[in-house]
Amino acid sequence: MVVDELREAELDRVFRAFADSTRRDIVRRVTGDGLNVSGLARHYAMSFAAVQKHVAVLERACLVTKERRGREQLVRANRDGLERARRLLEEYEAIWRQRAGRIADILAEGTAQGREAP
Amino acid sequence: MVVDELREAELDRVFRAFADSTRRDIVRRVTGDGLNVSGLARHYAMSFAAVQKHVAVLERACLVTKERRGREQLVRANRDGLERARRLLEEYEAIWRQRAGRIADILAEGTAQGREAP
DNA sequence: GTAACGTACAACCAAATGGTTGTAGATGAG
DNA sequence: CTCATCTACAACCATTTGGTTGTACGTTAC
Repeated sequence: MVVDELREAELDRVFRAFADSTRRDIVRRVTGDGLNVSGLARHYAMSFAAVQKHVAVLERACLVTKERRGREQLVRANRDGLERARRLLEEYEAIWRQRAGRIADILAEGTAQGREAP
Repeated sequence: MVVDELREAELDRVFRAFADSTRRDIVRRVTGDGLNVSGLARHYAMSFAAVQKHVAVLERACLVTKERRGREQLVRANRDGLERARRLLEEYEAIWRQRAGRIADILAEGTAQGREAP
């Protein structure tokens, strides 16, 4: 199986973006109606610039989008990003199930043919 | 809603652990049979110590477990960790669906009562 | 017993991260 | 027009991260 570098880098960005409680909170806050950056910044005990950076990280990971609204910038959650991340984790669980299943099969075979104690 | 600091820190660790392609690969490799640390290290173009550190990060995030086997240390994937992370993402999607649904309702109301163009 | 193996851990380094302040450019309100 | 607001971005700083090498210690094989 060839490693898909692009996809890997994308996943790095998505998980990294989620690895910060402020950013997770931002995603929650901008889900639905959306908010401008200042509106977001008011909720956190940090500078406007810091919030701006967090939004930039989320944007690079395609978890939110920014849209100009006059002098404001409307930040909104991007559902596709969330879904992609979730699917990846489901994939890992699928691998787990598959391998765990294979082992169960092997054990079952062994039992059926009395190989567990030669 | 009170912020659950413990849980937040836990999520930080889980997502951070996943935010590295080597670590994601390690999780795949130790799903099922498990592998000792040297066995893992052979697959990567980096030092044994580096792989050891990656395993430590995964262990702190409860995504893998280590188990002594004589002089070796068997690394195995911990399904619970994976499942927890996936559920969290599903939760975010649920928030999305809920709010998106509410908006859809509001829009529907508006249309029904002719509020969209006063 | 000794040599080879598998692991643990410390010390170090470059680069990335998460925060700050400060400056400057657009846009909207009065 | 002028002023307040919203945003963008650079420069800086402390800490964390992801990697290295080197050393030490328990276990297994011969």
